[in-house]
Amino acid sequence: MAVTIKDVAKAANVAPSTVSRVIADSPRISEETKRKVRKVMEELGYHPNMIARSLANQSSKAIGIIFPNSGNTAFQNPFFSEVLRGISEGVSEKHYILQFTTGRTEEEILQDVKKMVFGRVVDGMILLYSKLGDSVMKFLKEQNFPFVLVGKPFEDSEVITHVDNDNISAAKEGTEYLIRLGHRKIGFIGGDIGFMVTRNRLEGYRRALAEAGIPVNEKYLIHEEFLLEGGKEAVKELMLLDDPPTALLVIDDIMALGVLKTLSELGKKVPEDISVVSFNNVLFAELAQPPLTSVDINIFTLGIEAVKHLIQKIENPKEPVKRIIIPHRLIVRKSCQAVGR
Amino acid sequence: MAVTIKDVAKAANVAPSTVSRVIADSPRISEETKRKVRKVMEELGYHPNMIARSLANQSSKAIGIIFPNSGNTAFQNPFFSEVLRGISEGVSEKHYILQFTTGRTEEEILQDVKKMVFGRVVDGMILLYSKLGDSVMKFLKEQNFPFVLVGKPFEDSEVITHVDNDNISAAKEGTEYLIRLGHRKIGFIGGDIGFMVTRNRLEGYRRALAEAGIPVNEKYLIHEEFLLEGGKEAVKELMLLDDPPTALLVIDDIMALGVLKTLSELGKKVPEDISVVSFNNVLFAELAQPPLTSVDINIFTLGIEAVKHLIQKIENPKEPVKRIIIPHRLIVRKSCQAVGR
DNA sequence: TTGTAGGCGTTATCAA
DNA sequence: TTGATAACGCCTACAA
Repeated sequence: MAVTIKDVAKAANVAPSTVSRVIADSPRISEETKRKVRKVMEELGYHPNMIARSLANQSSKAIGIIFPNSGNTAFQNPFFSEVLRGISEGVSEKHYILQFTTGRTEEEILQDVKKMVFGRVVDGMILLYSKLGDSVMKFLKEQNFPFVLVGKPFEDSEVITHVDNDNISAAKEGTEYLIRLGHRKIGFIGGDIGFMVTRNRLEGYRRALAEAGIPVNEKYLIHEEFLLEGGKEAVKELMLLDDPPTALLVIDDIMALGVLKTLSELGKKVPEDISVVSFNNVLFAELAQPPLTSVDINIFTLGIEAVKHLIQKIENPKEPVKRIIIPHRLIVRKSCQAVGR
Repeated sequence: MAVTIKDVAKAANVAPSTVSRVIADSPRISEETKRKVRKVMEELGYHPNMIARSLANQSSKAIGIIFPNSGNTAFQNPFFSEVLRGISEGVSEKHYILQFTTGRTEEEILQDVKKMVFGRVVDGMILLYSKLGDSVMKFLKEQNFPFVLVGKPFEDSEVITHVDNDNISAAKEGTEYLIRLGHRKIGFIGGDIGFMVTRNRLEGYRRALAEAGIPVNEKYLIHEEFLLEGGKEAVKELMLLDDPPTALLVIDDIMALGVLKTLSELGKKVPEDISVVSFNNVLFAELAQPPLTSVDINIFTLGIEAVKHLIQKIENPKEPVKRIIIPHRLIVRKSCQAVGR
C-alpha cells in the first residue's frame, strides 16, 4: 500500500488534518510546520490519492468528452483530433483530466455518459456534435449536468451554452465565392442531415443562391453519411446529369478528398472541369491535390473555448448561459476556377 | 445530493451491505430480496458512485493513454486516431474507462502520468510510443505499474509487455519492392531518430540494400521531426543532388503527403519521375494523388491487442511478459513505377 | 496554529 | 441469507 496522509502525519508528528492543510497550502499553518511536513512528504514519497480526494470533495476534476461514435467515422476525421488538441490544451492548464466515451452506438454512448454523470466520474462534459433528437444531450439537459455543446443546439438554444461557428454565413460565403467566379450550377454535398452542421451549411448555400437569384436544383443536393465511400455513387450520378454542376460545395475536407478521388476516376479535372470548396480546413486540405479551397473554422479555438466555458460553469454554477461564435475564414487555394476559363 | 446505497437500504428495509450485494449480484442473496431491492433502486433512481467504489475497491477500472505530445504532431497523425479506435473498441467491451494525458512536454506528461499512477486514477497505462531515454517509461518501470508499450522498447525488452510490428521486416520488404522495380538509388526519409520506429525502419532499409549489394549513400538519409513542413527543405536538397534518388522510402503516410507536395512543387512527377513507398496505410494513403503504396501495419489491431494484454495484466499481476507482433502487408497502389520505364 | 472526529459512498469481514 | 462495522484516503467543521 502506498504512503498516505496518515503515514506522513505520524512521521512528522502532526495530525492528518495538518498534513491535509499543508497540501492545500492553507494560510493557517505556520511556515515552519509546512516545511517540516513537506520534507517528510518528500522523504516518504507521498502522493495524494486522487480518488479519495474526489470522494471527499465531491469533485473529480475531470471532464468527459463525448464523440458522435468512436467506432466509425469520428476518429477518422481530423476535425475531432483537432478539437481534442484544443480541449487538451485548455484542460492541461486548468489541471483537469480528460475522460472519453468509447461506446459505438448512441445507446452505448448514453450508457457511458450515465456512468460518468451518476458515477461522479466527471465534473462536466463536452458534447462534440449536435444531432437531431439526440438522447445524450437530452439526458444531460434533464440532469442539469454542466456541459457545453460544440455546435448549435436544435432547440433550447437559450439554455445551452454552446460554442459554434456561424455555419450559415460560412456556407453562404463559400457559395458566394463560387458565384463570383461565375458558377451558377453548384452542387451541395453534405453529410447526415440529422446533424446541425449539415443543415446550417445547407441553409447558407440556399441563401447565397437565393440572393443571387439562382434557383435551387434539388438534384444538386446530396446527403451521404459516410465520409469517403458513401459519396461515390452519388457524385457519379450527379456528374452524369444532363446538366452537371460546374462547382461543388462539400461539407467537409475529408469528404472532399473522397469527392476529388471520384472526380478523378471520372476523368474530371479540378479545378479545370469543376471547382470545389469545402469546410474545416483541416491539415489535409492543404495537402490535397489540388490544394483545397476551404472554409477555416478554427477548430482548435472551438476546443479551447469549449473547455474554458465548461470550467467556468463547473466552478460557478450560476454562470450564465453563453453562446460563443468562433469566426471563420475562406482560405483560397487551388481547387476553384472562374467558370468557362 | 444523489441517492446512495443507504437511501436504498432504508427504503427497502435492508442493510446497506445487502444492497451492495444485490448490486454485485451476489449468489448469497435470495431472489426475493434481490427483486425487492432492485425495485427500490429503480424507483429511487439509484446509480452507483464510481468514485466511492474505486476507493473501496482500490481499483478505478480506468486505463490511461499516453501520447508522445498532445500539443503538436500527435493528434495530427491519424496513426493515433486509429490506435485509439482500436483501444476504444477493446476498452468498451471490458467496461473500462479511458483517461488521457494532456501534457505538451515530456515533463508535463510525466507529471500527468505520476498523477494518474500515484493518484490511483487508472489501473494501467498504454504508452503509445517508444523513445530513447524516455522518462515516462522509466517511471512506469520503476513503479512496476502495469503498462503495455505500443512499439519496441530500447532495452529491457524481456521485461516489458509490448505490441509492435516487425518494423525491420516491414521496411525491408518495402525497400525490396523498390529494388525489384529496378531502383538502386533509394532515399530514406525518416522521423526523429530518437524513436524506435524510425530506427527499425531505417535498419530494414539498410538490410535490404545490403542484401541487394547496394551501398548505402548517406546523403540519401534524411531525418526530420516535423510531419509536413520539416521535410520540405531536406527533400529539396535531396532532389538537387547530382545523383538524386529515383525512389523514396518515407516513414509515414502523412510525411509522404508532405513529400508528395514538395515533389510536385519541384515539378517532379510521382511515380513517373520518382517512386514513393510509405508506411502505416492510413486512410489518407488511399486518398493521396497518386494513391500511395504503403505498408499496412494494422494500427487498429495494435490498439485492440494493447488493451487486451493490458487488461490481462491488470487482472492478473502474475501474467507473464509478452511480446506481440502484429503482421504487416505491403499495399501496392500507384506511387511506384519500374525504373526507366 | 493545530488536533479530533465525522463524513464522502462503497465494499468486505465477521457475526448472527 | 442478512446485518453491523470497519475500512478505503482525504477533507473540514468544530474544538482546543
